[in-house]
Parts: sequence; C-alpha cells; structure tokens
Amino acid sequence: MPVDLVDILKALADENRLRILNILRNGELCVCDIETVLGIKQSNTSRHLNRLKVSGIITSQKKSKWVYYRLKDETFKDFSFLSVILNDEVEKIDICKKDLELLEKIKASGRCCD
Amino acid sequence: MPVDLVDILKALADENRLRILNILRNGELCVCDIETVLGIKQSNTSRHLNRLKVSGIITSQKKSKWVYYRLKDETFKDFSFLSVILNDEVEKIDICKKDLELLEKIKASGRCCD
DNA sequence: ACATTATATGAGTATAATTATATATACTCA
DNA sequence: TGAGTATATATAATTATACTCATATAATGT
Repeated sequence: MPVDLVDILKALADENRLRILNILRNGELCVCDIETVLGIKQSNTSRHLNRLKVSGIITSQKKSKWVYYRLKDETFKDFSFLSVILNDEVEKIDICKKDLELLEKIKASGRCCD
Repeated sequence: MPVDLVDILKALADENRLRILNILRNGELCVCDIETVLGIKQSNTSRHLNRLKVSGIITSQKKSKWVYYRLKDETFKDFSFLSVILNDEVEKIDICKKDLELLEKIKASGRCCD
C-alpha cells in the first residue's frame, strides 16, 4: 500500500506531531522520552506516534520493555518535501528549539530507557 | 500577522484543496472554473478557496463580476516546501493530471468568465 | 507468581472540519 | 429598474480529530 500524500499532510498538520518529528531528527527515541519533552499525556503521545506511523512517516522497533520510534528513511526519500519542512521550517518554531534543548538535558541526565 | 506553518499544513491536507492549488499553478482562475474542474458545489468551492486564502497560500482579486484566485508568490517564497509539493508530488496524483487536462479543454472551449 | 514499568487501546467527550441547502450580496446588461 | 449570473455566507447535519481517564498488554526484576 503506497503512502498517500494527503494522509502525510494530515499527519503533519498538528503541532504536537511536528514537535515529535523535530526531536526525532537526531535519532530514535522511546515513548517516555517523547512524552516528557512534549509534556503531554502518555496515551496522547502514543496516539500521535501511531498516527505518524500509520501514515508512513515514522517506524517503530521494540527493544525489551521500550518501543523506539524513528523517522522512516524510505518515506523521506520518496517525499523530499518532508526534509525541507523539518530542516527549514520546524527550525524556526520557538517551541521546537526549546524541545531540542530539553531533549539534550534529558539525554545527559539519564533517560527512562537505559 | 505571520503565516503559520501548522495552518498552512492544515490547509494543504485536503484533496480538494490540493487539486485547487494544482490547477492554479499555471495562473489565476475564477471560482466557476475551479468549481467546474473539480466537480464540486459552488459553496464548497468558495469555502475551500477561503481556507487557502486565510492561511495565506492564495490571494484573490475581484474583476467585475468574477473573483480570480491565484497562488500568493510571497508565501511560496517564504515556504519553499510549497513549491516542492506542487511540483514534485501533485504531479504524481492521477486526478490532478486529469484536472489539468480538463482545465485545458475548458480554456479552449470558452470559460464562464470572458 | 507478583509488583513495577512501558506502551497501547477502549470509551466517552469536546471541538473542529466538511458538506449540503438555502439565502444574501454584488455586479452586469437589457 | 429588473432579470440573470457569480460569489459568499448562514445554518444545520455529518463526520473526523484530539484529548482524557481508565484499563489492558507485555516485559522486567524480585
């Protein structure tokens, strides 16, 4: 089943999901890290991740207790505008910059999954 | 008021609106032409156009009886991914190709606004 | 086996988006 | 001025989306 453009755009058209994609740019993260950075409920985080996964933008991999999500290379190759949005636009959004800073702190101070 | 990324993405995340942007690539069109090409209700067409206009993707100009809509250059400069989507992705969508063919026929055979 | 932790999901609710029908406004032409 | 055409908008119905709370599942360590 090929990835659908409208579906991808719908998946992108949400602040929380853009924030998730932003913090996934530097590599995979588990759900609890994402939840902590965004400051939203666990169930809500899980639902957003699923939306991104179903639309083909991210993939997941279970490792023991945790599920790690990361950007799906194949889709980013097929839809080059995805990289343009993440690299050019999301950078400009204040909250996304703050998210990256917070993520670095969390990575430095000890993550839930280790 | 600066144009908002999430708002632009929401405006893009709809098949009818992508079809509208596609047929506007070669220049301005009036509402009745757009309505005819897409085969949707007039009020529906008007609403979609307003949505695209409010989000800053298109602009309109009234000329006598008709209102002509066209892509807003400024926004396409500010958000380069817009051109990437219209040039690379919309091209691949079957119905968008058909829309362009139909538009050419309409332009050749006589439009509502002339 | 039990308690704990990470993640997913069901159910309910609130809000937003899409569409259709009908009507209003604005312009043109006779 | 009146009829016709183009466009916008009010209203209502329907559907989709996002969120929360509670619970289920799955893995871990004791």
